[in-house]
Amino acid sequence: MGRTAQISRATILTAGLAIADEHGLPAVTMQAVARRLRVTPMALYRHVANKDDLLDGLVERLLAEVLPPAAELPWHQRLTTAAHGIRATATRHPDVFALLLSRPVRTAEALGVRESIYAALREAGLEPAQIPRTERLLSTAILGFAASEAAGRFSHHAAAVRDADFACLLTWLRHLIDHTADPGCRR
Amino acid sequence: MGRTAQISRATILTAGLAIADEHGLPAVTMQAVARRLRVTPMALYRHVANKDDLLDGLVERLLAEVLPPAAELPWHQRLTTAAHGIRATATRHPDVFALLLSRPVRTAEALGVRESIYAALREAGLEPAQIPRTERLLSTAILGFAASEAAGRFSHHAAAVRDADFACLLTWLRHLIDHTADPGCRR
DNA sequence: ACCTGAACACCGTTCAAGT
DNA sequence: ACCTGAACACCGTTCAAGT
Repeated sequence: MGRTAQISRATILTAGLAIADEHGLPAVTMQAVARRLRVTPMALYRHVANKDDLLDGLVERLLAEVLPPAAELPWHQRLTTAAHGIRATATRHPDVFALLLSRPVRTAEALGVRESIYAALREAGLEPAQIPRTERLLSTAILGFAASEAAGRFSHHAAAVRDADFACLLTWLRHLIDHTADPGCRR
Repeated sequence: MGRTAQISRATILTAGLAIADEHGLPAVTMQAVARRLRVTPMALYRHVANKDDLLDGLVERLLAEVLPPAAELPWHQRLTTAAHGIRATATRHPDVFALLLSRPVRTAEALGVRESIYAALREAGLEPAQIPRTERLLSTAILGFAASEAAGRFSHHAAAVRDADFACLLTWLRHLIDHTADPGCRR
């Protein structure tokens, strides 16, 4: 009995992510992942339910990469740090990032990111009733930008233009938060 | 010589879109499309270069569905009408809409939509230098929201909440345009 | 417990052949 | 000109078998 396992869920996800980054999502097949691990395709099924489960695991990996920003920073810096982290992850793993938009994720990491945004918006002085909606608007805007850029929808623009666009987006989001927080300002 | 063609690119795309809407994107296989048209899979290759070309065609179909708003409306109504049209298309064809984010499209329809947004922003009084960037911010925000909703990222919220979120997004975008247009306001 | 070999139904795509 | 039949390499997944 070969008691010492040769592969694990972790090594499978690492191999799958590497293949996706190097050769694109279509190249992530059970056979290709197995080949990289020097194992038969059927060996994967002991550690992963099926291919869909493997792809879900890749998305989890991406979310785990986005580290929560340091808690001692002021709220607006925490938000911009998180936004830059998401954008960086998208450019590092463009193919898998596209999956993120089509698969709603419910892992602890994903909920943690959301919770940290809630905390920042609370500090910003938003009414509790406005917080969830504002969080949704912020994250769709950031996710939409990062996904579009990763998919190459802006590839005809120079990197400097895209950087400026992103900075502009963040400024604009900051205005939105301030505007929502300002009690003297009717919406 | 069977001179009268039984199928065409148009009938193939119609069949493919119907399959995607009814059974999801993975169900769109060459064999399934052919079966629906009562034809051999190999017959498709005379009208479509390959499967990738077929998928590109589905995205074109979606863009063609988003009709340009009536030109006599005021600019802000033209923008909100276009936004609602995009959202409606996303909910009608959620699976194919996800493709739109991962495949940059360069058809005449896509360029036409962009041009009409440029025209609206010109009327809104934006400086020419601000127009392309603002257009990019608007469309990523709208596209991001529509894609997230279509993918079910908000499915835990009632439709009324999502409608209100979308209305909120549009108001907010309107603020952004006014703010950018206001010459007395430094950015 | 973990991995393999053989097998199945399905996939995209090609090529030569039919009408 | 348009479609078909036969064929190929590849895919995800199953099951029984090996250690």
